[in-house]
Amino acid sequence: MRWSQAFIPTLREAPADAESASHILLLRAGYVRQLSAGVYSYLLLGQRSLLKIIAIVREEMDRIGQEFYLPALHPAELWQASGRWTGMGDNLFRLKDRFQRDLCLGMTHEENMAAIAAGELRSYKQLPQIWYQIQTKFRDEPRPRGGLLRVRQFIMKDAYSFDLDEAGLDASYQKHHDAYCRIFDRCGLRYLTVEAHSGQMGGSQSQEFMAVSPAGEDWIASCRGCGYAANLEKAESTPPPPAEAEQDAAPEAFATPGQRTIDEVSRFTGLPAAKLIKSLLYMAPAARAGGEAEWQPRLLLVRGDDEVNETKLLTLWPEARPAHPAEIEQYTGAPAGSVGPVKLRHPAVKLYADRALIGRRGLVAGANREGFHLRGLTPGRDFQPEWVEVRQVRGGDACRHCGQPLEVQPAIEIGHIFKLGRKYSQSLNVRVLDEHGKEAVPIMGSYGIGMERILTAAIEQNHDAQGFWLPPAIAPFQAVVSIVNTGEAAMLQAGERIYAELRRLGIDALLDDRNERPGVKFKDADLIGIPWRITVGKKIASGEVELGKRSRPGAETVPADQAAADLARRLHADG
RNA sequence: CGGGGCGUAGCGCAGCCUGGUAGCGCACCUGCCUUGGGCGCAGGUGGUCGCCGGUUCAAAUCCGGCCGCCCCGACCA
Repeated sequence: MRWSQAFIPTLREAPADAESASHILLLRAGYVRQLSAGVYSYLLLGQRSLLKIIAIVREEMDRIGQEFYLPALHPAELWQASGRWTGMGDNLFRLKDRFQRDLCLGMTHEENMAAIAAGELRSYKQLPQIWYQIQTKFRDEPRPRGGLLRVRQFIMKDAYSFDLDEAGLDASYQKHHDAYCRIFDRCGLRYLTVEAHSGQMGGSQSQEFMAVSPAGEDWIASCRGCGYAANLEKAESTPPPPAEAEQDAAPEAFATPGQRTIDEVSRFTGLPAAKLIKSLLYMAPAARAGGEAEWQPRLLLVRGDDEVNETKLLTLWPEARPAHPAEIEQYTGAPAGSVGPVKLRHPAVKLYADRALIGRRGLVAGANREGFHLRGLTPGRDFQPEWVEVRQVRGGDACRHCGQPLEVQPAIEIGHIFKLGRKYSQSLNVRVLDEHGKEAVPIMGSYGIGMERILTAAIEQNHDAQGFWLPPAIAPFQAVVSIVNTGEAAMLQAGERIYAELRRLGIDALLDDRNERPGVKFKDADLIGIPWRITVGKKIASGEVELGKRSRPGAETVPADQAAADLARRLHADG
């Protein structure tokens, strides 16, 4: 394509409302324009890049499954069948048709796919099935952000597997895992596969594909020693032991007037936060014989310098909430800040403690009396908690599997694979006859990749002050041919020749034939994400041009008539 | 939804406190000039000052309401 004919609206300055590198650069490079919060138009470059990403995803998915195309517009009944019409809450875009019938825009397609399966699958002989689509998804995000990172409309590859039994599901899951690795490898991303929290989707196993980036919204813990990696929502570790040996001592109350937070008590007592116990009262629903839920007070103890991970907590105690101030007084006898595990006012309070407190001695906690704390506390001797795992893993914690220190870093979720179970096949009535002629409910898996997130992550991982460079496989053009001065016949002709040769070799090239000053062309070329550049300048007098890789400074001089073939070889060799 | 910020030309911003002529840089158009890192000179085009209402002789500016966008948090397969 000729730049003089192309619509590539580059911006010299960053738009005021863009913050992250990818957001700024997508706008500056003319890839996208924003229509409203979390809704973007993809222009020439953005669309070309996404089409290349989609092509890779399609190729790899076709190796393991079959492509469908399902509606984005769904009747409410479909979502009511699975319970997600109400369960999904405000994240689901809802609308009404002219007859006031309820509809929604699909955010995923488990129901839709299961409905097709329910209507058509009859026999175990038809299994396994892997069905996928590449479709626009809609989510009414409470806060869209970061350019294309979290949006309300985006393109997703979503796949669904149907198997007769767990072993079949394991195989389908593994196929997706392998396909995803091939996809992200081909897209040139630096990523990790991590154990993930299954969330409301339920299911037995799930993994996320995470592109490491400071712009990421998720945090992952990973171990260089053994390869263990997990989302912080699920990660486990062994915290470093306390610095000094701890002594047994008898519990003893002491006054701590006005000292409420861990920080305050730590400063007041001169003890490190690790010697304190943080005591948090939660209310959690416990099933009762009558079916009615009973709200139970539960005191959760964690190390003073630890944080509770909300996701872990809610996995342990679904629907639990922090107790209100009145409840805290009622059950413990003290306001928040003086609460502890010993001498609780109300016998109904159940005690739980994070495993990081196992084996600790001589600790300090609230005395359940306003303005007083207890020292000399030893878990297991002075109180008997049930041990749980709720603390947030921190960088430097020891790996559970090999003891090496864990690294904690932010990452962008680019893919997620799930063993779903039978929730959707059950509720949408998917039934097949097994080999014994008995009715069986197939077991499902669900697997997603966010197309825009691949582009976003690639930019976040490959940029500098001047712009960015995409891996050639997903760049809108693999190379740009910059003609320094189109007014010079020799340069113009050489540029045209190289451009034609590149096209003949099957290389997507952009010919910068604009009547602009060299500085403008170079700045633009550096900005817009094209990985290779051939510069046709004054060296053409001796039959030479320059070949430069955007990710590296500098360029080398090559014979003009070799330049295209040279580039083709390099693209083939190392991208 | 809570906290913070912003809304003035296509983009980036000043002007608002202290009411009275809407301004700067870039971009864009014309001409000349220039061609290895966003040239130079000259002349131009372009703005319902987010919207509605109020105060006032007079509102970008003061007051009230609303809308939109961004950031932090909450939320989030």
